[in-house]
Amino acid sequence: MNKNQPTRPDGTRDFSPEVMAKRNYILQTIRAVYQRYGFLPLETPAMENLDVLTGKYGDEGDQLIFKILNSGDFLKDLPADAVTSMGSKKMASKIAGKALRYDLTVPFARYVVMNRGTLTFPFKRYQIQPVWRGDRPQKGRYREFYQCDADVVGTDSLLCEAEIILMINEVLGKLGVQNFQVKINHRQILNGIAEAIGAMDKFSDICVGIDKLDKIGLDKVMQELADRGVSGESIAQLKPILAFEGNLQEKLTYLTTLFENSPNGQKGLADMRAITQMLNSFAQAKDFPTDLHIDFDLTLARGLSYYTGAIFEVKVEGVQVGSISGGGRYDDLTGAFGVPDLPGVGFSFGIDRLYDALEELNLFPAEATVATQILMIGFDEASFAYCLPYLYELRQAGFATELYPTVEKKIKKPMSYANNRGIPFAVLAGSDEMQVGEFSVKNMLSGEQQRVKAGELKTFFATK
RNA sequence: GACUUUGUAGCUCACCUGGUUAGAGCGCCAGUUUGUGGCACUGGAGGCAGUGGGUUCAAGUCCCAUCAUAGUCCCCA
Repeated sequence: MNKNQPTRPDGTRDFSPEVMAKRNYILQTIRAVYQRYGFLPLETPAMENLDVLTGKYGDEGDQLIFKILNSGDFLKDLPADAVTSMGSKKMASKIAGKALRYDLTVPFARYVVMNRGTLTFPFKRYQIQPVWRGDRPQKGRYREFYQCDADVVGTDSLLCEAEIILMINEVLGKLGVQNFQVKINHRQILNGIAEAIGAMDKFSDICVGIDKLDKIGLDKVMQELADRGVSGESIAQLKPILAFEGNLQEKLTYLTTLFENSPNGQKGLADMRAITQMLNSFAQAKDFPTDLHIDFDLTLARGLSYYTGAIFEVKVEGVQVGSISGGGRYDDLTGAFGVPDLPGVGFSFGIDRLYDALEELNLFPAEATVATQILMIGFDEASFAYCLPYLYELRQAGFATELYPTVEKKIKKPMSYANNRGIPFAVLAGSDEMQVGEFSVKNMLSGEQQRVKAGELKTFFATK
């Protein structure tokens, strides 16, 4: 093995042309839907000032932020004994003033705060960019990965929630995904449950616990909750709630009685009803899908984080990948930057997982991968030059066309090139063709070859 | 932060309990075909076995360290 073989950092990937074609297909689909719902594109820099990011993701999150060493002599303002006197955390802030973004939400919040004077609210933006996290890579988890966020800030209208459900359906519909579930729940319903079982003080523990339900099973969740100090009585009451089966209506009815004394829970139920009512009105439209794949899931919790209202997660059935999309409503996007009371709601597609799901379901269309359509080949210097004007014209006519860039003694070389690249047509020119102003056009798939007048190349390919 | 897996040709991998010049398939190059790819056949190039130590008469094979790798836990997308 070559001792100097270069490598990539752990947890990063190269995207080959074949993979990029498929990724772009996904991205274009998502982008088109976002835009049709009135979301505007936004990009923010890969790096942010470190203090913008720290403290927003908890202690664990802070450790996973990639910090960028100051340029120049980054040690010059540090005391000689800095390593022992300051500790790594304080020292990091002295020698690294910038860091790679950890998600798209915090940079977005920063952007909103900086531009709050000029933005028109409600502000709807989408943002598709990579983010970086310094944790151990695992299956489907990378240190550099893309997020595709769409958020609305500056309104608490539940229309946003309803539209998110529609957007998810449209994206997956266009991508050809048939079997999926848009799981939806509400933080205040979870709140109400905690209240109803008399464990309000353990609310966040309960959320973290039941979030793992589908992963580790009911018994282990119960065990974990006990370990986290939830009383046995509360756990006993929680069990039938999590196990409750029924459709959306039945669940709402069940919870209504459960939440008799829980204002939080009642607010959550009211939101859920409003969202479903709006979707029912949408359904009056012609050609509206008969099924929005909604699954009101009381066990959906989405970890801790900043969600305060409705929460979403999307699962594709029949594939190994976890959830491919998630999101929710938050009361206060920008509070950490000194601008309180700016509510919003957003969601995000995990395109790496979406990619895996489409691959597994074999849903990528063949067109997503084609590249060059025509390869021109000149046998000698004169015919090479003879090709050039037609190369230009074929491209102008919209055909992805290349001329093999060198004159080869053996024609085998450019022919293999066409073959390996999967280029369907070879256009050959030598002295014979030049003399009569023609080209030999070879169909690389069938092997057929025919003469075509030079001036008729464009129309010839237009029918192919 | 903890643990585990793997590291041999450009790629995917063999080499059984340590024993001569480390193999295969694919790919690459050349030829059979001096203006025609795929298919077939023939030939060829390409390796100090991740790196550094140790044990041994002898190490790709055993031991230690180190680096890389991808997976599990935590957490998250």
